[in-house]
Amino acid sequence: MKSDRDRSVRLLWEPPAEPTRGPKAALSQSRVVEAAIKVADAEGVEALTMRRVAETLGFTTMSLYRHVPGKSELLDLMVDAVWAGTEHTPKGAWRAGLEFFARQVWAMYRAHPWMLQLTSSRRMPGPEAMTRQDAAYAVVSELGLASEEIVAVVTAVSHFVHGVGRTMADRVQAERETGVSEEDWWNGREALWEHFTPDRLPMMTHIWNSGGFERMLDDFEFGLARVLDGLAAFIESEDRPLVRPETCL
Amino acid sequence: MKSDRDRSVRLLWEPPAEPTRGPKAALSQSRVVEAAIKVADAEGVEALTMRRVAETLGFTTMSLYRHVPGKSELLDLMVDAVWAGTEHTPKGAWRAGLEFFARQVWAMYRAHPWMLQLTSSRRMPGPEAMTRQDAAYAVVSELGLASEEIVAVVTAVSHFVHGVGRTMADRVQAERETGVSEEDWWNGREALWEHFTPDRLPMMTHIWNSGGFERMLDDFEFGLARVLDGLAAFIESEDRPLVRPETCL
DNA sequence: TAGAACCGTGTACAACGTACACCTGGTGTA
DNA sequence: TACACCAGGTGTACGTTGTACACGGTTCTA
Repeated sequence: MKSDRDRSVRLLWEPPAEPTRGPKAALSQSRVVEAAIKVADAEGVEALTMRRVAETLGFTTMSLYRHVPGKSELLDLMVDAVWAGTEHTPKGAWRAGLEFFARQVWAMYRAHPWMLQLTSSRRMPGPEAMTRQDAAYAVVSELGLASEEIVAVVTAVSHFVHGVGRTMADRVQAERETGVSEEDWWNGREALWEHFTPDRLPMMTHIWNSGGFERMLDDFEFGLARVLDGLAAFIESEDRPLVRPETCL
Repeated sequence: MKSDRDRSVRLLWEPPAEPTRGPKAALSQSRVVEAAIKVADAEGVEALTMRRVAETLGFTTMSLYRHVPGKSELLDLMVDAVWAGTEHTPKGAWRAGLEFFARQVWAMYRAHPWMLQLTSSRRMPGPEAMTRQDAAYAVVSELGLASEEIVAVVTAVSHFVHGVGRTMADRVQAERETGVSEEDWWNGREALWEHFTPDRLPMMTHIWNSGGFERMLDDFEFGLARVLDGLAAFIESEDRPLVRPETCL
């Protein structure tokens, strides 16, 4: 599971030419990556083993290593392949743009919840991911913000989507593993609810009794609107610290 | 690694009495949990193996299973033990209260980054975590919001802190694993930077050149202020959908 | 046509959680 | 006091993981 990260860079940013010698390859890197994505989609990242990927392709485990240096690099490639399936944020109004970006990322996480489990701060970013990131920066670049503020604004949105996404991904994973829906599972935890008494947890029992856990608002929609409102207040405020070394664009 | 969740409930909410028969136990559940937390703090959750915990305690691996049913339950106990070390949100103004809550959770995540890797939607909540959650709900309960809105407001803050936290936790983990700081590591990725050209990534190179990635704002402080601003706009708005079946308190 | 380059296979190893059988030491009951 | 029983701690063993390594077959180049 060790990984030479510069090898990942070459893998992602400088796809190698096809070899001229040797037998025709029955397998290819893209087929391996696609198969791995399918496995992760259907069975979760914890079921994503080299053996399992090879099995779905009808090859032996070790044959994968002819096309992918190791599992870590395979994960890098999967992540960038999924990013490739998202749309770039179009130029335009900052708020519409950030909302577009957030919804693209959200849709991506919903389609491939395992993406959220593959975010390490050292995972090598690929070109597809980076161009999307660049477009997101671009949409807030004409507001007279300092460049570190541009970064902070986009990052705030990302952190929020990331947070909601993880909760969603955890639920999806748990539902697949147990075969029981979130609601059914928690409803079955009578041994737990016995301890939810008004003296110990007054607010939770009150919210429960008034149905607040049944009529839940959409976490993503509610939160996104609040985050964008908060950013609007920041962007439109006049007393924003004006000590900005340079404005961007 | 399988787990009987009702057993976890009993473990967390109904700590068993000490047995009267048999030899005096040299080990205890709390010692196992404490040792496990120390291992996770120092070496990360990926180094948290039953063998490693036993080793630090000077016992054999299997001795742990006399005090803890399995690894999954040990994780449940670790999580609740860490929550026990945080302060309850005091009653008072909603904004100060939510900020207090966010900072408590943030401090907890900073001290124990592995907590963020143990959040599954089916992980059994313990009494310590739940009373903190209850106090957070309480602080927004006197604003005339519907109970599902109370949940949504607290959840929005949680998602944000969770998102920032994961990024931080990933960085801490990577720094421990590689022994190289985030900054040094990325600075060493020259093979990657070669591909960051203005034609491919115009905004990123511009932000880079104007120092926007060096003078980064504090993600937590910046984002928290925006989220609270956004929630304030929601709470104080007059045209908030008034079709609220019941208000809370 | 010889040889190099490349593809796919099979075997093997260390680390993981933990089931199971075992011995040992202490307590409650007869 | 005798003894049955129960709980604590140990040692062994199994299945699963990623992947190193050696091998044999295939196809293009010199």
